[in-house]
Order: sequence, then structure tokens, then C-alpha cells
Amino acid sequence: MALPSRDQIAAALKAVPLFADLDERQIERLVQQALPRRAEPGVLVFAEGDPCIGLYVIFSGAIKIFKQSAQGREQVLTVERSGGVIAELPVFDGGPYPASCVPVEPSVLLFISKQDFRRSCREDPELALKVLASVGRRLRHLVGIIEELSFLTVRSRLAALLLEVVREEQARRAPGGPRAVSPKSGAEIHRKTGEPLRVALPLTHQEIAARIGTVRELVSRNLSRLQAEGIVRLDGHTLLIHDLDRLEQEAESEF
Amino acid sequence: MALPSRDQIAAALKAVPLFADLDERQIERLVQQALPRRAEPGVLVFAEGDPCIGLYVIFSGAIKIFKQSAQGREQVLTVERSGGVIAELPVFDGGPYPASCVPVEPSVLLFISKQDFRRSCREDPELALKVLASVGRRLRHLVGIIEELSFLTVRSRLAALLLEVVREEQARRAPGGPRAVSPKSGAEIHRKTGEPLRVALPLTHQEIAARIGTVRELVSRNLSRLQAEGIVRLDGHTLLIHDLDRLEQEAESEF
DNA sequence: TTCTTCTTGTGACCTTTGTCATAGGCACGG
DNA sequence: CCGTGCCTATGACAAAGGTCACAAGAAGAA
Repeated sequence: MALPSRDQIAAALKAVPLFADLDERQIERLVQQALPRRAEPGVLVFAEGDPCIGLYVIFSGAIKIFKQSAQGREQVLTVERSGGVIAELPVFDGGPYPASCVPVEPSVLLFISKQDFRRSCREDPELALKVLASVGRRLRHLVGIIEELSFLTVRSRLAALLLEVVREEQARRAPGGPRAVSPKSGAEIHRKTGEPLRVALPLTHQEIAARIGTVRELVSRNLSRLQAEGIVRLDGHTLLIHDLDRLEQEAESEF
Repeated sequence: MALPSRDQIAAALKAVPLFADLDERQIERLVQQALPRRAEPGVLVFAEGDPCIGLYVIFSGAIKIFKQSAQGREQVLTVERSGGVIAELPVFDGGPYPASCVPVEPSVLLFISKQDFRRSCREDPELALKVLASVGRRLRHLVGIIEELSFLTVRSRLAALLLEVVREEQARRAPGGPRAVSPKSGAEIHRKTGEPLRVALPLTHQEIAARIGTVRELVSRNLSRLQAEGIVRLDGHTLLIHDLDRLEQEAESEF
């Protein structure tokens, strides 16, 4: 895939929630500052501890932010997709990147240097407030991970992850965001009809393990157990949810 | 203790890192916005899920931010002291407070409403950037907790906590921050002389457990073990560190 | 002091998590 | 078609984490 043109970059930036209601002139400046680059799965964009030189907007693809332990265990902090922004925080506190970053699909990123972005925020307080709001969401997410690690078993973290995958998939199917009309979400339909919910689960056990903070084998065993109990069924990389209520219940069950 | 006077509030705000180099006029405005209030240990300042109405600057005392599980287990996210700021983030993303907040000592807080603070940030981009920097530190801290929960054993998290207590205590003893001159930290002295390092450990096992994400009994057992191994010694609420190197080593040991 | 409450130490026991090893399945390139 | 490499499943085991119960200590309040 070729790198995006200026027009494509401008369109992409306008679609980024963080830059949602900037005016034309401001977008234009961001476009001039943005440096497009390709990034391939397996090749680090940056590593934990690297000095922070700027942030990245995801033009296309998907990017994983993670920590790695000395023993090689991995903990995923978040996976961001098109329109997402990476590392907008370390840009401001002067420290190095707090985690590593690698694509999970072939991706195109727009790099904006620390200096440029700081200047933009200084000149446009609204942008700074937007960044703060975005960072707020990020912080909530991290607190959620802490809560899960500290209160929930591997089994319920797995159940929670499956539910999250379902929700994302459904959000993707119903573009334009949640509407007031059309009240039946996939989950509602499911509950009514008793038909199994069907979503893609494009993750290996290893990747699931890294997301929920455990090891491959436990994911395998717990998935088997959930299947044996008739809560879900796994057919290749398709996940069938037979009992959403039970799954939701499992996702809560604490230590 | 009486509530602070305007002058005292002004002085306190100037000493807050977040407001470090605001000019007189800006400080004056913050003073007018700040509403002092007392807060007592055991009485929630706000609870997780409450709508966010503003932020708090700690005038005096110490404040704990924590999550609580349905089973009553507690996970401390941070403990802030005089000069610290609480909940500066949820002010910006429109969501409710993500965790609960309670003093661990009798404290005096300065409340600043969401509207006021947002206006101040809009009018002074430098302040917004300061907030971003401060939030950056917060995020690093949360990522650190995730790392510990996901990679380290209870034993090493305990060792890490003890080391943190030592570092804080030493920072308090050497006011004015770390200096380039006077290179001998307490730790250095300790290593040279072989004398046990001695710091106060003003925490119950229950409180330690809530900080490192486990239960009372495991704290008790692991402390005993560290003592049996001659690494530390506990005399009432005084902690003696006999082998700092070993303790640092333990703080790293992964699963 | 004395009583009550909070805190700590510990044994017994169970559950969960993690490790190691092994074997079969699937997918892709030659 | 057949390797080669990755992914999955599972048994056997070890170790860590957690629960329950109970006995002492320590610390405050009366």
C-alpha cells in the first residue's frame, strides 16, 4: 500500500476524535506536521524506555501497546485502531515512553513531533482540553485493568475479554455509533431468539493470555472449561456464545 | 485545626507543583475559586461512580485513592500528601470519578469546581500543559501497578513496597529534593557501614495488603519470611533493613 | 487498670495459577 | 506431497495465593 496523500491525511485527521472540531487552518497545520510512515507487525515502533520524540495517529491498521517482563511475559495495555492516537501522554511529561508499541497488522502511522504538538496545544487550549479528555479515557481503561488483575480470576478475565470482543464486533457491525432508534443490539436479539451469537475471535491463545495477564495454557484450559459447560463454543476462530447471561456472570466472579 | 486563611491558601497553592509558575493574578483567581474543607479518615470524600464535580488540592494530611471489589477487597491506586492534587483528570473527560477517595489522616482539602478549573485551563494553556504533565506521571504510576500485578509475586511486591517506603522516608529527611552535591543517600551510607537502615512503617498489614493487591495473611507470612531470612527486621512499626541488596533483588524476582 | 477493639501470627486446608513435557493439528512454502 | 513451524490440548506436577479459624498481643477508651 502506498503512503497516503496530503488529502488523505487531512481527511484522516479530521476523522480522529481527538481533532474532531478543529477548524480548517488548524487541521492544515497538523497535516503539514504529520509525517506518514509504514509500520509492520513484529517491528517495534518504539520500545519502553526510549526517549519520547512524538506521538502517532493511526491512519490504518492496528497497534498494540504492551509491557514485557524480564522472563518474556507480556501484558497488553491497549490495542488501538484507525483514528486512535498513541503516546499522546509521554509527550507532555518529559519522560520516556512507558511501554512498547508494535503493530498487530500492517499499519500506516502519522507521526507528529513532540515540539510541534506541544506548540499546537499551547496555541489552542481547546486542543489541550481534548487531549486531557482523551487521556482521561485512557486512565479509566488502565484502572480497569488494575481492577481486573487484582480482583478477578483468570477465568473471569477471560470471560470479560470474550464479552469485550463481542461488544467491539457489534459496534463495528452497527456503524455510526449507538443510535436511539433501532434498540435491538445483537445481544438483545440473541437473548430473545436463543440463537448462539457468532463473532470472529482473531486472536491466538498466546495473544489472549497477554491481554488478560496470564499464560497460554491457562487460556486453553479455561476456554475448554467454558465450552464443556456449554457457555461458549469455539469453531476455529469463530466464537459462538450460547449463554450470554452465564458468560456475563462469569465475568464478574471474583476470587 | 481551623480552616486555612486566604493567605495560607495562596501560599499553599503556590507550593503545589501543578501551579508552580503561575503569576500572581492567576494564583489570586485560584484562591478565589478554592473552597477549603476538612476531611476525616474513614469518611469518603467521594466514591467511585459519583459524578465528578471538581478536583481537590491537598492542603494538609494524606489522601488514599482506591478501588473496592464486591467481596470487599481493596486495591489502593495512590496515596497523595500535601501539595498533591486529586481527580484532576475526571474533570476533563466528563465521566464519573473512577475510584473512591478517603483521607488516611485528618486532612484539609481545597476544592475547585470542574467549571472553574476548565475555564482556567482554557484561558491559560500553560496550566493545561502542566495538568497534562502531571497526568502523565499519574499514568506512569498506574502502568507500574499493572506491571507489578501481572509480573511479580506477592513476595516481591511486598519487597518493592518496603523499598518505596524507604525512598519516601529518605526524601522526606533530605528536604529540598535530590541535590547534585552530597552524594551519599541513606542507602549509600547503609551499604558502606553495614548498619541496618531504620525507617518508620506506619502501615498495618491490612493496609499493606490493599496496596500490593493481596490479603492480610500473605503480608504477615511474607514479612515473617523476610525476617527469618535476615533481610529485614520488624520492631513494632519500625522497619530495619539489614540487607538492602537482597531486598532490591527480591523486589525484582518474577513469577 | 481493665475492658474492648484492632492487629498480628500461624496452622490446616483448598483452589488457582504456573511449569514442563508431550502429542496432535493446521497452514504455508518449497 | 512433505517438511517445518506455529498453534492447541492435556496430563502431571509444583508452587503460590487465598480462606478459615483461632490464639495472642498491642493500643485505646472508660
